[in-house]
Amino acid sequence: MATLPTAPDERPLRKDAERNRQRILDAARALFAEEGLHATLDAVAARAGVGVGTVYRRFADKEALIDALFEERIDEVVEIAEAALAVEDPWDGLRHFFEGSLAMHLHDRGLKELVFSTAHGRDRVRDARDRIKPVVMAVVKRAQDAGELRPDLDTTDIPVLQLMLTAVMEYTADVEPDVWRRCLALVLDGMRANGACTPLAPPALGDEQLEAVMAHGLHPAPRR
Amino acid sequence: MATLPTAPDERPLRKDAERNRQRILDAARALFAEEGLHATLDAVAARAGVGVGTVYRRFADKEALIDALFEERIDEVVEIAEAALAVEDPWDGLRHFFEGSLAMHLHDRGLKELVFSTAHGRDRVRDARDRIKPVVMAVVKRAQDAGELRPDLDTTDIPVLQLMLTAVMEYTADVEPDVWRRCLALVLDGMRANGACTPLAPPALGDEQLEAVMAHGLHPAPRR
DNA sequence: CGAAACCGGAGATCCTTCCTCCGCTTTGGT
DNA sequence: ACCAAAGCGGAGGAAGGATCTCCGGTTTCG
Repeated sequence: MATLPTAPDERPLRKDAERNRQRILDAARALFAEEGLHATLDAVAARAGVGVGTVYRRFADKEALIDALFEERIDEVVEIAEAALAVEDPWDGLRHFFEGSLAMHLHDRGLKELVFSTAHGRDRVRDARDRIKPVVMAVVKRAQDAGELRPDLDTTDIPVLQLMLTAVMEYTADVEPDVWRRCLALVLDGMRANGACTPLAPPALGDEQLEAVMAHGLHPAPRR
Repeated sequence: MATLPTAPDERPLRKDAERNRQRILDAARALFAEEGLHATLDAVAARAGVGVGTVYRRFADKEALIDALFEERIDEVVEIAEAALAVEDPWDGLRHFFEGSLAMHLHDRGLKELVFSTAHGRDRVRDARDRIKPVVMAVVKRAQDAGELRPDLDTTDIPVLQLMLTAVMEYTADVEPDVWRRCLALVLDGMRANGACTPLAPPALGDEQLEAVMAHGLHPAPRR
């Protein structure tokens, strides 16, 4: 209960303790990626070849473990967005952004749950979203200015479309992990500016609305 | 323990019993539609203004209640597909099919869970799927023959696309229940046969694979 | 070598959800 | 009007999970 990883570093851990800490982190990373954030810490402990007690001695609770892990992961998402801006062709940049971030979600179920909910680590995730947003806006605007992306698409549509595609992945990953690419190709064709665009019916989500959608821990319980 | 609704009709229920049975059915219909199939029978009972015992006396278990309810609903889905075939313009027919079935899912969360899983009422659902399949195939083929729908789209893609769009609904329904229409419009544009179609990368799902995907069970995330 | 740090994992605690049980009430045939 | 059969409510048992604690025994390292 004393040695929280919150404090910078109070004192080096004993050798065995440090080794176990690392094992736990590795096991958790793998498990959360494979099964999502709802994997139990007991399972993490088992995979790490360690007792549950050891996990709880090192991390105050599940939240803390998740937090420690996803600091790294979340940065990667931001990097993908930035890389997309660096691609010369505006449309290719947009495509790369979708492909890149979706491929990440494919390999990491937990990441999806983190990004599309405020249930866990609200602050860290919110920060990351705030960092990504301007970059994505730039990617979108660039593609629209180049006349490649239909102009009636809003920035707030992007996360919604991604959410949509991760859903396909979630269902199909175990059966045929690549079908989401079919859907992506189709969606991208729909995003392309070509003569015959059906007008996008209701107005796009506002920023706060998007926030609310993402915050959706899903399955609200109490009415009244 | 004697009067199971399994037997066709052994003897009319007492007046109060029949009244309660109806109340239970109504409450369950509403609750499952609003919250999905995971609503508890205790909640159904509460909503019906009845004790849990009464529910269990009338329906062997949750499964039986769901079964009794969705016999009606599932037929509606089939009807929508058939109505789509009746529309003169092939493309409009396809569009109507998407709009109609998706709108249904919007108003009934439980229905989505029933259709996209084999967890509940496997037989009845499977039957319905078998009835819908040829109709959908016809709708698709007609639109392709008319040169309106891109030819590299497979029948098995349709449920996947629907699944994808229901996911959007699931997340956005509480915030802005109509944004899914934006996504649908975009997806439909992507399905349209126009000059610049990006080839659909991996081959479409086979029938058994689709079956496996639908069987997935899956309640996306744990709440909390 | 011995004290402080650490370990394992059984199991206490706390949820939920499904369903049963039984004492009391209502119905409807005579 | 009566009363047996049918029905009713809802407390609470059973089962399943997840989170986290506790403590006797082991390891590390000065």
